[in-house]
Amino acid sequence: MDNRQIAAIFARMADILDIQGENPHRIMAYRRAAENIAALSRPLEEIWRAGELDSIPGIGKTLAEKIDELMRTGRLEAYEKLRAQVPDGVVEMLQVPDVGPRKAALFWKELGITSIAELEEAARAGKLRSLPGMGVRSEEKVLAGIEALKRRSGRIPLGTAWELARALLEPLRELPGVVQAAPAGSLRRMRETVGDLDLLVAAEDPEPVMARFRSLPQVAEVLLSGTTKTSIRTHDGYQADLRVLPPARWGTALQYFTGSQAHNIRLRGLAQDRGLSLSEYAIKREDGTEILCATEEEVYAALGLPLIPPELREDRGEIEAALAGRLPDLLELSDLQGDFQFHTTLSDGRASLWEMAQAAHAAGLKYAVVSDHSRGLGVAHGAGPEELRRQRAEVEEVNRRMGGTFRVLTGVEVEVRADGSLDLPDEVLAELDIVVAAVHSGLRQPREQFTARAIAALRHPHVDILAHPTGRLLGQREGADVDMEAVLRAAAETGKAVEINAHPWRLDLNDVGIRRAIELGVLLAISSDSHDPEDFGLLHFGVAMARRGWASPAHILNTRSAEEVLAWTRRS
DNA sequence: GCCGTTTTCGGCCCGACTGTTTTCAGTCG
Repeated sequence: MDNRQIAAIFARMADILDIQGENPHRIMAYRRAAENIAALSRPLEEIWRAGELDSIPGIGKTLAEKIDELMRTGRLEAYEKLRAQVPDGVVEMLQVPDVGPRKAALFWKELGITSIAELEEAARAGKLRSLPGMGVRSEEKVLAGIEALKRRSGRIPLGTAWELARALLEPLRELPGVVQAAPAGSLRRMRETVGDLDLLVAAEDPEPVMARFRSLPQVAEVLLSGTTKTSIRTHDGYQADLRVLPPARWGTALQYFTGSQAHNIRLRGLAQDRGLSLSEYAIKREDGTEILCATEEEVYAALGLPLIPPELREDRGEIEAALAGRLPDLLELSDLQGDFQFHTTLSDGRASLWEMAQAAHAAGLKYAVVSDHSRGLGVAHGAGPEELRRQRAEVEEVNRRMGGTFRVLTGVEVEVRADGSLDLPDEVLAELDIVVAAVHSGLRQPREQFTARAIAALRHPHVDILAHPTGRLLGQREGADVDMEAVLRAAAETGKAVEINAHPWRLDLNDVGIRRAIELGVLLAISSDSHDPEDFGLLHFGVAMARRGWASPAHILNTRSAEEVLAWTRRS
């Protein structure tokens, strides 16, 4: 049983208990446990074997016993009992927007509805409106929610959300009276996917801002609109929430709406300990007087904390670290001196080596590794030994023309075959500065086989970096089923680096993997994987993932100079 | 169900918006 499965069981138990109207704090305890387990960087099974379950926040005696039962037997009696009491379809109704535990229970108990399909049928037949607390409007909202659920393609990949937020905020920023405008929520925390957009504007008069927001061309539907909050759905089916607050309250507002919810709950607890109450509007003293915070620094300072960077705000130990004065010295984009992957027209890139080198230099880098695909990746017109030799000559020429201001390092993104071997001869690989090994095919191989392939690549003497270790494409393709713990241990043992692919469709290794890699002493290499001169601008997404994984400059290969990197490749 | 030098019991974050209500429950974040 892996962490995700066990987290899913506890989350499901919370949903069932919620529908049953259980004690909300007991429900919260299950939810919190599920979230903390999902966020663990170590396998839960390892923690269980070591008898250290009580070290996980939110896991007490009872839940530890339940984990023990799951690990030993693969089953959980309490879970099976709960599932027998509430049909799965009733729990699934919670996915419908505006249907919560109370209404799901109402529909089930009063009308015997046990699936979303039955719910839709009942709503169309006008059977919901006569239920207590319901009406025609509520019935319409249920139908609209079901429609939205059908359209919903899941969470928004970070890169898409980033661009959409920029497009929605730009026109608001230009309005008179708007002092600040910024994304908040999981987008500001740079989670790999974003549920919906949280946008924040500081202005004394909210109404003109709300009006402009409602009239933006991207808006398909206004879901709700009040004096402080407006929610819309875009034509692409994404939801965006805009909040407008006075500039003097910007700090509390930005802090609050950045979240995460778990982080904020902890912060409110700290406020209570100090006799304070924290909300998006202000910090309130017990006598009712307000402390206004125009910056987030002031909010954290009032609670006796240094500013915690948004990427860390997940209640994954950052509050304890902040209290102890041990927040990590997080990596910054400006720490990067180089990039470990870009492509040219030799394979599937869209620009020449010269154009790419200039773009990388313009992006502030001092060096970059040209890493065209090897021949094995047919779709990308991969390069063979002869093409790579010719490219080496071209690299020398480009480096000469750059006049010492920038250096291209020779390299390749060599294909790892299904059996774990590489599709270029050793003598070709030996001539290159950097060898990046990548798996692009056979992602559906069984876990053991895929893991063995990745480890074989890491053990190859000429390989320096393992690229995008799961091969996932966010929102399009699941990554391979891989024993990441084993792969990271192999990287640690061989002294090889693992890639953080910065492309917003990949973000692979992800934040949890990065944090574990750092714990195991694995070096990480951030790659833009640029196929176009503009793509070097994507590196900040990779930096964001590294920050979410608590990375400092020392953990990241890119912070070293080209000479230091070359010295590292000559490691024994 | 978790958690704790102010507690091993009694707390557990806070507010907006909507719809069905006449003072509030439900949902969401």
